[in-house]
Amino acid sequence: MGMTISALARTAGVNVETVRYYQRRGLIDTPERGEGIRRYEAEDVRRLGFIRSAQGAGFTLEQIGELLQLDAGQDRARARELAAERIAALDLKIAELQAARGALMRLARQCHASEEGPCPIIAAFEG
Amino acid sequence: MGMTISALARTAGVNVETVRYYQRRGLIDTPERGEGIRRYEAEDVRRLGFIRSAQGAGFTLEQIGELLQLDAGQDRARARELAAERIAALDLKIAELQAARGALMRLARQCHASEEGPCPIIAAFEG
DNA sequence: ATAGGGTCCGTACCATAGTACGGAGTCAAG
DNA sequence: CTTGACTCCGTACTATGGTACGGACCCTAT
Repeated sequence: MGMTISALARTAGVNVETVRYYQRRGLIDTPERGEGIRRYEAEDVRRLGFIRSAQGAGFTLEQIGELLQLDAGQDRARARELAAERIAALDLKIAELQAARGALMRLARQCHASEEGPCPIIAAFEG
Repeated sequence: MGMTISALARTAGVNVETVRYYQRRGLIDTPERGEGIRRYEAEDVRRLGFIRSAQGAGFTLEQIGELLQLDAGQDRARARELAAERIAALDLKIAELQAARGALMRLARQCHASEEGPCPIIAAFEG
């Protein structure tokens, strides 16, 4: 007869409050009460898993909501569009982080090399 | 006799309110009023530039505040420590984003390949 | 039948990084 | 000497993604 909300949360690895929050945001639905209490199925665990994975790919909850709509509507063109947008954004972000990483590495090396004068890590950002 | 706050903001490319916010957070100081109004120097522009750059490297404003303290205190060991931490965090994040990117690319290709059945982009996350 | 634990739900609160607002003061030009 | 633009400052609000709280209800075991 399905899981309680806390079993669902435990299984999916999220907080009970997070489940409720997603319900409020319309990302997962709120089943009818069966004998006083709402019961959840494996499908709900999958949904929570989907949300986690999509978040990992950098989608916001709002975009995830859209993806879930598309799932129902079978709008594959739009799904591809969202994926392409996300890939472009990821490319930008990755390049940015790699640049930052390179800069920090260089600076840390310089900082190690000489123990006097202004710290190059700090000085470097003052441009 | 120095810039007004709006000249400072314009020069540094931030919002006036952001300058005030940084003052409240103690990241930049609040000069005494000279004839009624506070005036800012090139040094303040550099500081704002520092904050922007450090944010670009993923430091939070709190960490940036610490870096600015270190700047005064010349604590290079701690600066290196912060840099090392940040590099490790960047590595994690970069790997994560690259994984997400790879996954999305594969899925978009699959989604293009067949126009029927469930959209693989959405199906894929349901694991 | 009553104690405990879990559920339900609304509302409030958290962090982060700002942005906006409103009233009072100030400054420079006309 | 007034108008208009800008400054100062405190406070409130925004977005994002949750987390926490408190009272009412419900379920199960003793």
